[in-house]
Amino acid sequence: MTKENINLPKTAFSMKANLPNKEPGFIEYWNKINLYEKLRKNSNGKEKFVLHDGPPYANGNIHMGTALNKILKDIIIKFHQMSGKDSVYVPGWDCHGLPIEWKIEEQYKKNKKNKNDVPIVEFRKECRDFANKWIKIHKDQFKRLGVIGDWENYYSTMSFDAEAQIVRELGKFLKEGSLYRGYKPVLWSTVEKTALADAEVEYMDHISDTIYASFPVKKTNHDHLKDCEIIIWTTTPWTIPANKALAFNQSLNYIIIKIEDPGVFEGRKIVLAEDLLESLIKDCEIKKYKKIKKFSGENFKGTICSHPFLKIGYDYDIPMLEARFVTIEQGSGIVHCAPSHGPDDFNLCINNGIKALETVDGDGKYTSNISLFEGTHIFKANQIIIEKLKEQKNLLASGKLKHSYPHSWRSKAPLVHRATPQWFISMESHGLRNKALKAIDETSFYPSKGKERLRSMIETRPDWCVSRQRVWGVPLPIFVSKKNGEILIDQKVFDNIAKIFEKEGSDCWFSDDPQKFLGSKYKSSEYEKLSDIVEVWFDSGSTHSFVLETRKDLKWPASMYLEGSDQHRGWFHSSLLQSCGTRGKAPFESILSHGFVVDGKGLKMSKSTGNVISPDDILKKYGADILRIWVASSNYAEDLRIDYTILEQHAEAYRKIRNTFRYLMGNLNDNFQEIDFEKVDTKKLPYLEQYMLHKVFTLNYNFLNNFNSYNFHVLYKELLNFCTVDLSSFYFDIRKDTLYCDPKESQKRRDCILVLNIILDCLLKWFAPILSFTTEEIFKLLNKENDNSIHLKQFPKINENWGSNKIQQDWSNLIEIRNVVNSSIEKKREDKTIGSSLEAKVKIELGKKLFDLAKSYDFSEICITSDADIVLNENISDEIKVETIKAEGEKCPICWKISKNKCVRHGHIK
RNA sequence: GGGCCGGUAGCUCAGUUGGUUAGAGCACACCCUUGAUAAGGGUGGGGUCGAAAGUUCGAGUCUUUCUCGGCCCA
Repeated sequence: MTKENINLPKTAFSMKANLPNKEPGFIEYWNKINLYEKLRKNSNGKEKFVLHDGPPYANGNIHMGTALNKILKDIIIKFHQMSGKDSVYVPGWDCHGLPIEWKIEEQYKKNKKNKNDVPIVEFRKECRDFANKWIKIHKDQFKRLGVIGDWENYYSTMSFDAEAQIVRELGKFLKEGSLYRGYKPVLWSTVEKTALADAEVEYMDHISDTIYASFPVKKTNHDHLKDCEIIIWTTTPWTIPANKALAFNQSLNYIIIKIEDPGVFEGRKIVLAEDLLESLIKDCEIKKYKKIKKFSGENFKGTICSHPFLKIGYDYDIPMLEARFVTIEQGSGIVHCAPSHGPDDFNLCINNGIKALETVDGDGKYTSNISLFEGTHIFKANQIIIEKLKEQKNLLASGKLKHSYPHSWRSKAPLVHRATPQWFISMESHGLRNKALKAIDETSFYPSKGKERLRSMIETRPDWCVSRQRVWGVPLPIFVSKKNGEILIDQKVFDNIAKIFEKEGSDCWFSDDPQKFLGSKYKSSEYEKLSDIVEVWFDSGSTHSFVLETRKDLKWPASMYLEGSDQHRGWFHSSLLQSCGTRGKAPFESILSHGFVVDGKGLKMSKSTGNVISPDDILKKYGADILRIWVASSNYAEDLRIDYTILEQHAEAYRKIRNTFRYLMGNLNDNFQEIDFEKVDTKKLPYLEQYMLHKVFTLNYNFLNNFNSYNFHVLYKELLNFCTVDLSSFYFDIRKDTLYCDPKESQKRRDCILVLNIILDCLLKWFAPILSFTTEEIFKLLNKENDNSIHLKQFPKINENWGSNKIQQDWSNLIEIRNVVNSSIEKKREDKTIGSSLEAKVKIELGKKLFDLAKSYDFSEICITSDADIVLNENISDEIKVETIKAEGEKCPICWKISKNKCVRHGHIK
């Protein structure tokens, strides 16, 4: 008889999610209803929130880091949208640069094609096609994650308008005078024949030749140094011919020793740092020696040495210079300086009036500035130099050293420092560093530690080298006068170049007559056109100018830039400098940075370790909503761990959330009614319902706080706990009786239904930014109208008067009593006296205070027992005493409550 | 090698300015339920707070060293 007489939950919302199969259908739906356009139309005129997309490089499938980044962006965008803003998202791609060039070159190698035979324009076209191909792939991969954005009108750094604007931006630096030609050692790859960006350098172990060489003292103010030889140690013997100076540290102590071992150094006096004596005599196998004199480094001042190759033409003075970078970590405490081959060396020399020369060409061969060795490749020079030093009797020792050394990320070839003409943006000439530091102060950082990280980088960074000797990029729009070497600075020329690029792209720079760019005012025969391109960080650092400033749907500065923490040195950094240089302000109001995705043990993912999980794996096995839960529940301020046990846990939590929705929908029989929160008279509701609305109130309060501080993992946890603790095991469990067994039209049941409607409404909206697919599935089940979406809704506005300290305090006490009752019931269950809690009758003894509170509530309802007596016990205070006995009588076939008399509600039913 | 950040139950995370036996959810174990049922409920076990030393009446919280991991730099 029974089941027809009770109101059991019924819903079309399936328990099984089947996300991998269902989710693509919602993407189609969003596409069909033009969700993005609708969002824009609906929020027209509202305050804008612009999260400016940091462009991923258009190359290769997305990985977990990219997925994390895009999902986090999407979550934040949806939060702002639902909190009443016009939250705009325009995705973009970074397209120029070496990695794509390399891909094309690799293809050439495969097809036995020679890059030099291919016209630059054709090569660049292949690069462009390659980037376009990956943009398409990325776009689908990002959409699959549930990311809503203006996918049709994305931006790219290789679009004609972008290339044109990048030229205009460079023109601003040129005109200001902060973009200058310098001559500095840069990390150079002799294989790729180019300078490398910091990001293109990999440090790997490398075995270097080491030498201890001697530089005879030629002139000195310190008598003891006469007839001595200064010992230097280096891991790059090939730089010896480029030596111009020696560096010492005046705060170190040095020592002169006389070697007494037989051999070429017998009887010679050498100078080294005292602290390095032991390691040096060991390295150089010096067995017998005599200490002659100790002295402070200051005594080196004014000392001039000769080159070890003095007798074979290297007849010039080598001054000893004071430098703090000299340490006693390794070597001899005196450093050999080749200004063309090291930044420290370069700076020290330039400050002492010693210029760097071009000593090595782009291929890695000595130039004519290096006598004896011209044409020799530096990587083959070490042995030759060592032999020559031996010949000249100035080699004290040689050996090998394994150490961390810079390599090209592409060719894996070791790099060298090489002085070349490069183009720089000065950090100081026009106050760029200070402008940037000020802009950092005016920016909000999430987490806050990002501020210091960016600041310390800006404080110490050298001038920005923006030139690259490559072809796939925006040309540096520079003409240099053949007559006097001056840079042509004319706004009209910059405008003209930009105009041409805007119309036909920048390829023509490499193919067309230079006169086209110069216009009629200048003669192309009198100017040299630069063939360098701009480094890609300048491209992406300029996105704010050709995206934020030019698009009407966006705003400048952006509300937020959001990227991985590595971008403190990347995009955050270059965007800040670019914008401060051209506009004096940061292009962002806030920066959110997230950690890196690591495996379950906290180790970085790598192919060789075999711990890589791809977003695609997760999408196939679990679906995007599980991945989105992983993002929302992780603390992005640190590194984010992921493996299958972690995902399994989140999938489990998802099921809990899904079932919470299912229970709500089932009891509403899918007839969701939108409640006007303003009109709810909470005072007329049962105290339990008042408590639940109070819970909704506090949850909403915390929700907004956590959202405003972008604390999603705390926010998500509170939502999940609400589902499990407050709803499933408490409110739902208690109200099952009312929902199932009370008449449909009874006031109590209707009050409960009202609250279920409110909770469903709130939960759906709160979860929408995270569970974008599942909430849409539910929304569509509940709202039959076409073309609508949960993502078009706003967060609920909760009445202030739903919150109450008294309700909180009362229920905290009532629940405490409930917990003690549960423990008591459990004991009887263990000894098999009872099974279900409805088989129990409880007697609750309370002190005066708790008794006064509890006496007016039906504890058989709160504790889901058949009977409950509340008894006053004057002898106890806060203690709660509970006795459980087996309930006696008949079990009502409707509500299953046991009583000796007829069931008070269903007594008439037999 | 240097700088910065981090290490709290199996997992994801809380732990205010140092102050009682360090918390939550999930997972796990056992039990109940079979009217949310490839669901639901109850109870319970589990942490020398990365390690060591120090400051303090008192340290997960402060200091130092070490260790492991991550990012950046060289």
